[in-house]
Amino acid sequence: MDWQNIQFDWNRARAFLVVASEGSLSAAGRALGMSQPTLGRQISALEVELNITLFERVGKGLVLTEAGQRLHQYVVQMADAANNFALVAQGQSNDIAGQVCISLTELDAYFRLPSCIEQLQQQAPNIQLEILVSNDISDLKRREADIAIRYKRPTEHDLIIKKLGKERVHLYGHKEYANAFIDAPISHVKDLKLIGFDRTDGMRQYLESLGWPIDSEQFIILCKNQMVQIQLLQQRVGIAFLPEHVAARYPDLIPVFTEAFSPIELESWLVCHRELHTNKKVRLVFDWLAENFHD
Amino acid sequence: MDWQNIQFDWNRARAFLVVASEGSLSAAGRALGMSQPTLGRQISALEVELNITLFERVGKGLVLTEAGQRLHQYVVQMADAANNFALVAQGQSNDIAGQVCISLTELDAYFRLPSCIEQLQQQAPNIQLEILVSNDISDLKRREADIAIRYKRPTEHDLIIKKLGKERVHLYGHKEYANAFIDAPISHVKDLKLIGFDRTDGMRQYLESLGWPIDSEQFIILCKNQMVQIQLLQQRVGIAFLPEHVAARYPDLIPVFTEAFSPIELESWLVCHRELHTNKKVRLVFDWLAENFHD
DNA sequence: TACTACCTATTCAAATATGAATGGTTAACG
DNA sequence: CGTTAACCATTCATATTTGAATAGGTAGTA
Repeated sequence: MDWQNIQFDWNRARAFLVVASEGSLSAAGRALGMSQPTLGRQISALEVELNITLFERVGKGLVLTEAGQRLHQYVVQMADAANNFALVAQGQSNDIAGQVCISLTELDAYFRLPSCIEQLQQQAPNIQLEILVSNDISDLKRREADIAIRYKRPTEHDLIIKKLGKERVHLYGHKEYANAFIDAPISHVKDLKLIGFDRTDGMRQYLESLGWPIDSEQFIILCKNQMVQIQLLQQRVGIAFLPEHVAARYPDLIPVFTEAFSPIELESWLVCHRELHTNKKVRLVFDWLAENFHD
Repeated sequence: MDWQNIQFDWNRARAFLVVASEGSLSAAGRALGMSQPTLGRQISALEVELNITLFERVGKGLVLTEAGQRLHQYVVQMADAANNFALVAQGQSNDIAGQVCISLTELDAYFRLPSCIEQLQQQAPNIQLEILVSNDISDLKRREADIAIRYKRPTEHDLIIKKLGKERVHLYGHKEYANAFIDAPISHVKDLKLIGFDRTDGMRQYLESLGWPIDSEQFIILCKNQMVQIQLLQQRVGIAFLPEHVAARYPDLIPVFTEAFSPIELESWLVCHRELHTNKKVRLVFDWLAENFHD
């Protein structure tokens, strides 16, 4: 490596960047937490060092010369790298350490989290992640979890809420069982075998609210564990609700009543206690989930 | 733009880079023209600022920690940008100004230089380029040119010489004229109409040295101007030598005697006076040609 | 073991960079 | 035209950064 070309004062490059972007020494000073004379001197020093006039001093503010414009892109690149440096450094920081507990649904914990968790490990190797599989919003209130991913928008005021995405939930069954129901009319609903969550299942209520002729005896199996539900579906036992992204992973599962039933649209929410959000490590995981928790 | 993340001391990032690369504070100090204590303090300060241990102090030298390794790539990116910044700045510098005269062959001046000259204008807008079309090596000695591109390796000692590339020269003619000669045997040479450079043409000498039965009356046209030669070829007047890269631009020109005659291999050389090479602007153009003067 | 050739950390005086204060300039506006 | 609210350059005391010198550690080698 040739160190000749990087021996100039990098802080002056930073000054150049910010002054160019802000348009004045004073504004740059405010943006950077330094004084206007300091920025002015750094710019002057850089101009002397390079023997290039970087800025035209016009009445109010400074404006890039042609040479300055040509050079600007490179300090932008430097700043991009510096920005990433700082971001990653934050994660590596020794005081970003300890446990962070995320509460999420069984399906998210199984299908979505694992694939992107390595990235977080890289970003913040000192954080120990605890995964709490639960649908219960009260996890946060009871401080059993620091962060939760939920599919109902929480109404509490002391929570920080960020919308993550949308997903569609539909009825699925194994193709060998569900073939007859693919485009079936509503009247055929009564022949269905259903897999539900529990006795007070929202599934039944929802279907009844649509005016579907459901008989509670059609629920041949109740099981809160959705992975088990999926296994039952695979065994051609009946049909159940599944998010599209999950069903897509099982080629043998097909949607039913595609004509009569339109998928339920759910929004996913990232939730966190307001005070916890001032906690560095929680904040980092929160921001990281907001950024990276997709399919 | 969020300036929060670039407020750290960029010079410390530079120190981090060089120490990581050199493996010790002392070596980094030498590489960077700073003292070992300074580098040591900058590294320490960065470690405190980020709250990350970047280096493990082992007996002889420093070695990156895991966190340091993760961060290293970003300072490398910063340094790349800084390097480009300095390079371009050198070109923009006010004292890189004035004329630089390049002597090159007609074909290079016509086919190769124009396409890449805009880039040089960007790199060093204050340099005024003079293009001298000539084959004469003595241009440099007479100081008529600062830099020359030649196809014979100069032997003088006071010249700086850098090999640029290779090219192949072959005999070409218009396809409607040269059709019969494509794979013709040597015996057919006597039927050729040739376009040569001048009476003392190396072309004839070269062909004769190969044992080809050339009659000087076959040279129906002599012309030193190669662009005119090309026009004559296009008019189906005869055949002439051309570099492959030039012939490739004229779809109607085809090589002849492809069996009997193997292309002449020429090496191209970038040449410059030794003393001129200490001149900033000449050095810049020289280096730039060495880098960018290809097809 | 002693020698050499590296390295790092610390000290302290000197060099450099910094910010608050100030004065002067420019542009926009009633 | 005068006012206002920006801006830049300069000054000067202060704070920080720097390098030479030095002390002390480590690894390889005869």
